[in-house]
Amino acid sequence: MAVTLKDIARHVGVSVTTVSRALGGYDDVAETTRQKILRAAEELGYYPSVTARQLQKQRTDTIGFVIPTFGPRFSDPFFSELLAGIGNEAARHNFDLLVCTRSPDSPEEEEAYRRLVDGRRVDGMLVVRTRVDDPRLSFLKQRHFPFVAFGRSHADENSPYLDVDGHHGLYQAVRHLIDLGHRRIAYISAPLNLTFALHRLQGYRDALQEGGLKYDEELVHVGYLTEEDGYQAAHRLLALDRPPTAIAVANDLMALGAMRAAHERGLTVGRDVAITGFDDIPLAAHAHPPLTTVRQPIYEIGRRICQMLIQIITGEPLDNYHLILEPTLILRQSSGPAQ
Amino acid sequence: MAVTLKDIARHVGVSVTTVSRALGGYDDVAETTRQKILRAAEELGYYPSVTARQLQKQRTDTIGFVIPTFGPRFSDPFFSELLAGIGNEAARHNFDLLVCTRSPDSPEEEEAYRRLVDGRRVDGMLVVRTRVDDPRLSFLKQRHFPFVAFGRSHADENSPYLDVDGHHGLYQAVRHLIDLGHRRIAYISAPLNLTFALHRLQGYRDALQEGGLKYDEELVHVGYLTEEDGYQAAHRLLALDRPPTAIAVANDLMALGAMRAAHERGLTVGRDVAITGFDDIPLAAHAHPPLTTVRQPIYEIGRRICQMLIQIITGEPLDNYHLILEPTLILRQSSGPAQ
DNA sequence: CTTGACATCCGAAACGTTTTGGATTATAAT
DNA sequence: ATTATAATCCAAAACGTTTCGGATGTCAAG
Repeated sequence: MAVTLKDIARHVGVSVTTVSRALGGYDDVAETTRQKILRAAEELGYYPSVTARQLQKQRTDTIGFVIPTFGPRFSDPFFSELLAGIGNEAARHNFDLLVCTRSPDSPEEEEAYRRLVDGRRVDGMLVVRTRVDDPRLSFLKQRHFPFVAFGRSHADENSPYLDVDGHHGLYQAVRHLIDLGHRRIAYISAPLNLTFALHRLQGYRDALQEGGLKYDEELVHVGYLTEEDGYQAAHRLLALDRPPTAIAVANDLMALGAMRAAHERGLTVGRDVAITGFDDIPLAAHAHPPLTTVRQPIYEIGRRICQMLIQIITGEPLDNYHLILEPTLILRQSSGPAQ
Repeated sequence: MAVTLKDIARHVGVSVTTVSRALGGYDDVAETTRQKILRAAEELGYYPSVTARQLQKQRTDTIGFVIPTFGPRFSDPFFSELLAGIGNEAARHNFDLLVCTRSPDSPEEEEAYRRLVDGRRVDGMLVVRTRVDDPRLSFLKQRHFPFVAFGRSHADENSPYLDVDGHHGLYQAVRHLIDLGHRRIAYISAPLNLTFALHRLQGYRDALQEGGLKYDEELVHVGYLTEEDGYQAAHRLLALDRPPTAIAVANDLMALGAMRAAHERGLTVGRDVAITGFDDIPLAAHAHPPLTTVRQPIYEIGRRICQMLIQIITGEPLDNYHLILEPTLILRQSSGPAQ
């Protein structure tokens, strides 16, 4: 069906080896035959079989990425931006990207890893939303398979990661709320099996403590990072006998949900209640009112972890196996002084 | 490095053929040797090389998907949901998904298609956001390569697509606005090289005409489907001498931007100005106020086009090569009666 | 005229599978 | 005892590349 080296060889009257070497730019083929070969390749419309090459070279020039999706209706602007960063960086290095969508900690997720890694479908894996004691990381480490994680894990001092200092991020946000005079500050957390959730929660607690406020379990709720969960949690928080005057939230999507809940209760966000997010997805700047949030450079993160992985795969030395980025607090109108 | 059939063969003392057939479940291998082989495979940790299989079987069980991204900071909830639909359906059929991110109509996009198709990296392609006279479709048709498009194109009566009736969608939305008493209805369109933009625009025009309103160029602006563009367009529309009392928008993200512009001008959306979107991304229901929009089942669309493509690849008969889904108008609070 | 160097080419093996078309042996039927 | 049949097995080719280690021919230097 498709045109192969053999076809060109037959057409020109030369061996397959010579065709391969002519096309490969080796200098042990005469200029005139090279020309003939190039012309024939052009005429016949030759394009090398990537699969055959992969088999021969024993590498795929492909990186694998399993996106953790919660539920069927999955729509997270965070991931589309991360994916763009990863994809563009991969393309820059002529790497392809193999993507799967699986719900976290499911048998399907494990199966996907087996297939990509053990089936040698990819040269390296990108792991995101690391969990404490993450089975994906143990799997990869056990097989000595190249990977880079976005997010730290339990005992991972010998595996490469890039992470954002969520502790400091949330510390800044809560500190900011305290400076605004808030004394009753709630927190909507991410599920605590995610490592970043622990860091951010601790940042919240440390800021409270330093501000002389005491940690109150009643003021901490957990949501699965969706707008809907943020909405529900905020409703419950604002229905308390002594409701909080400020709510820090573990990500922007839930913060948008929290804002909606506040609106629904007739509160003006930024005046009656302060709300902060985390991520700075594009929508955050465009919320109503614009959302005060902790910015992490999502696109850049995608680019960087992809770059790190490719360096590991190609054997280039990595200047740093552990990167912690500092997030920055972005002040907007959703957080105002306490009444 | 990795364990191969040959390793098992050597270990058990049998030929590679027999190992392959034992593992493949053929019945021409004795039960006792099969057991020995299975045990050895287990012990040695055998997993077949996907690449070698692909080369031999001349298919990849992979489908390709090039996501059109505008600019580096790309973050579209639409695509993450579509991707989930595609990815899950692919997984259900044991297909992998190869994803690229390229800006539309760029040389890089063309290169990606050459690589995936001519390099036989994938068995079929999914094309989204079809354009009038789409070079991607001509490319695929010329090569007789399996593909399914989300969205119609110019002369594509012989190529499979799934589309949503954008004409009727926008017709419903504008009709709804007219019924609410609006007489000056603006429209924020998508770029007109996208086929769906044409359909929706025509739906807008036809609804106007049927309602006895005349089409006014001044009231139609074009945006690149981002929140920011919707924001800008709405600002310009609302700054007109005779501003519209209602704005229909070609997608939800721009509609959210339009809502923000209206708020900024001190208008209450749903009372002072009516706004409708298109898509019904999850965020639409959670906007403030909730967005009246035309719902297209994004996840389901991803699932369906993926399913169609796999049927084409595997040679199963397709009941219908052209599917038009009817979108439904979802009434929420962003659209109220004219003052 | 021989030798060595260089330019140009190619056969064969390898990558890890699957598949084709027998070969060999044991078993049952005549 | 012979023959047909079934049960097991396997060598080799194929998929489309790349690469190793020569082979061949030409030409200039000795």
